[in-house]
Amino acid sequence: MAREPARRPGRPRSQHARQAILAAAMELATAEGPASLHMEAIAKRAGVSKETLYRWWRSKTEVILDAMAEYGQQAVPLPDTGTLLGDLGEFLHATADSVNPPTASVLRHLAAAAAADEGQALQIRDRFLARRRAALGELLDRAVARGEIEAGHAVLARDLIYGSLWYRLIFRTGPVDHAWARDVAAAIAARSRPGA
Amino acid sequence: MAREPARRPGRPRSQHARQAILAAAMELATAEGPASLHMEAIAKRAGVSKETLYRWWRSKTEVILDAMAEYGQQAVPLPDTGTLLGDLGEFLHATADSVNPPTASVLRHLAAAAAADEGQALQIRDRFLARRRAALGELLDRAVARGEIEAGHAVLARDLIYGSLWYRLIFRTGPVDHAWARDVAAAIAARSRPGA
Amino acid sequence: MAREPARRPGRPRSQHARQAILAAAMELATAEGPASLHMEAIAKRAGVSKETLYRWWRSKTEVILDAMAEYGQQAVPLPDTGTLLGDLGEFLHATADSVNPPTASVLRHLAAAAAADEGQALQIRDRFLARRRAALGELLDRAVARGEIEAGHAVLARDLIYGSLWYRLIFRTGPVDHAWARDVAAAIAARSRPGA
Amino acid sequence: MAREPARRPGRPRSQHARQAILAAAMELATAEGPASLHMEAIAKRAGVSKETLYRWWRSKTEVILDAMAEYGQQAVPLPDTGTLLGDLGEFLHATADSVNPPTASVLRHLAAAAAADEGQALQIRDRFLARRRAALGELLDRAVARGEIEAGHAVLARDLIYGSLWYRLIFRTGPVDHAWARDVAAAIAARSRPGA
DNA sequence: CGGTAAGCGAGACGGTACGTCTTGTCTTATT
DNA sequence: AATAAGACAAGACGTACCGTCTCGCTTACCG
Repeated sequence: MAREPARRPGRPRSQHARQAILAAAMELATAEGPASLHMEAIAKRAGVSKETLYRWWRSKTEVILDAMAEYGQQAVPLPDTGTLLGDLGEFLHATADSVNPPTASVLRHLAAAAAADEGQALQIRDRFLARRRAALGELLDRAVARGEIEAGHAVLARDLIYGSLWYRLIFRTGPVDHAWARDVAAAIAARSRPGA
Repeated sequence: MAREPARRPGRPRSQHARQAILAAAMELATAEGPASLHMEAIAKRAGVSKETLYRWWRSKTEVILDAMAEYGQQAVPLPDTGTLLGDLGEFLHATADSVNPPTASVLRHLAAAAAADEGQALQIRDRFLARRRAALGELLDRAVARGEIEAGHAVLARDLIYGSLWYRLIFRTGPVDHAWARDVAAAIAARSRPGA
Repeated sequence: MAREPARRPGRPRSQHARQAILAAAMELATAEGPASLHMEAIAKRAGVSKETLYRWWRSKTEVILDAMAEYGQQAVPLPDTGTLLGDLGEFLHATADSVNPPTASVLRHLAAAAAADEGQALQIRDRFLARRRAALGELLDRAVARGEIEAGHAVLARDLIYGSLWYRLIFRTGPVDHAWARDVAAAIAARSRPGA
Repeated sequence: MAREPARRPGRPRSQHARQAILAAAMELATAEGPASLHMEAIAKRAGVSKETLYRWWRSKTEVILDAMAEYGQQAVPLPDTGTLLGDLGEFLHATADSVNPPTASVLRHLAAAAAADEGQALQIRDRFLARRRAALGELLDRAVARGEIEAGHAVLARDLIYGSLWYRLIFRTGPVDHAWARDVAAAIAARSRPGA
């Protein structure tokens, strides 16, 4: 028996406005200066009133998070090659691919918001990072199950891997490319006991 | 014959103002909200005019960098235990100690600035991160020299180690404490060939 | 032959909503700040949707005018003492009584609306002021008929009398009380030729 | 010994900005709709930041009052014809002349502000009306001194005279023209005892 | 007694002014 | 020349009210 969504009274929320806002946010986040991403600019570009914007999102971080959930759906696939090195290699390869310049721009916005405000940090951690950490966790858990690495190492590995990614993104200490993916995979998987 | 530094004409720069500004910046960076750190607030708390502030520093990031150079001189010592695991363990132990709450607050300011603006990212990387990366590099180079790890791994290790530190700081995915220091040291040194 | 009002199809207008709106408008007009009287506030207090409000009244001035017609029916009686001084004295005495603080608040709302917008000024003049001007005109016309004053003076007298009332109301140059009523009556009637 | 105005430290207030603001306010008050006179519009037209506007004036009423003090200096002269009728006639004649359409527009702004807010009413009364009331009071006092009218009547007369002016302005019950001036002068002076 | 049509509540929407805030520059007199 | 004091232009902030709109529900009548 289908449970209809219990239509609330009043004018329904405009999906058109919602889409326009998320699209505008992505465009602005991607665009030139990071200072060009204001609530006011989002509203203007989306052809929407500030009232509507603030009604549904309290901060630009929330808008970006929703926009990433909507548009950044480049689901990194979960490889299953049978070895941690193989799995990690493929996973990070795809991850590096997904960090193209526009996306990198958006990610830096998120990092800036997280660094500046604990509340937003938690939002970003739980609504954005969590999914990716979970995917990576899956690979590592399999390796643990196979006896390739220890459980404790698996937990830390996520911070090491994603940490190096964000570190390079934020401080420009190096590119997040295929070389990065290969080397990180090797470094993490090196602990494995191939013969075990 | 000593050549005095060619005393420039006019009123000399006030060292008192400089000190007051750096101190005010540290206090504000440490204090409550991250929003309380403005150029205006720094000037007010230092009892200095904004003019003076802008004359010598172009952004609050520069002020913070100078302030860290002045006050954050808790030089992490370079241990020499003979093994990478030992060296890393001590080094990261001391590093974790230096990331106390007030310092963490300042570091997050820097991360926010770096994420928001490429120019400031480069400044921070070259004026602040570089020194710490160099210290860590020293340890790793010694390990390379001893044949404990390969040179390529040593380069990446810095991003893995500091990446995990900043990642936890920014996104609050976990504490930067002694457990972190021990685990990271173990993870990085694990690749070493003890018997080699 | 009574012509019934040709009952229109559809749901008839809610008299309950109408009453609630007018009552809410009076309460708000009377209440604390003059800024508390918005269409939105009226709708909220009346438990009515803005749609309903705007369907029947185009502006808050129209609402107030209707509310005054409904509630402000403290009809100032038309005295007939035989002399202009006597008539005016009684009339203005009653008028002053009717200008109690809550009413004064409503009147100031009307004045503000009239001053700010010509269209509303005309509405207020024709729907609100006209009745009172007519009542006063009646007294004066009688005096003209008795030869106490000239016709030209009678016309101007209405502006002088009501002008002084509104002037005091708006600019707080003095109270609208019994002393005002007595003095104005005396000043206007002074021109009369008692013996004529 | 001249006491110099004790130059305050810091950048002196920009007289250019002040003039531009007052001029912009007059132009906007005069212009089309009364809704076009906002703080934001004044700032924009004056080429001034809102900050500057709010630094020196808390409300648009204060701006208008200053603008009228600056530009509306059409000093109505104090005639001295020897009789109240003569004096009043000339004074009100000049007064009616000064109430040209642009000025009328500004006056209605003041009336709307006064009616809507007691604080502003008092400001307007004391900073704007007072001067004109004083001028009129002078004429009437002379008439009292000559025995033409009684002192009590003189006080009320100001409310009657200016009241009828504002009443006509606000509610559009009639023009403020030479006929008005003549009739009001006659009505007020009629009480006088010419032979006394 | 079921269809038709307007009224109504709820509340989202685009628009726009509000008054505040921070930025980075400037203009003074003083040191 | 550097300073303090502080005014200035610029423009984003988040809030509030405006008047309009789009729903689903209600309340009458009329056939």
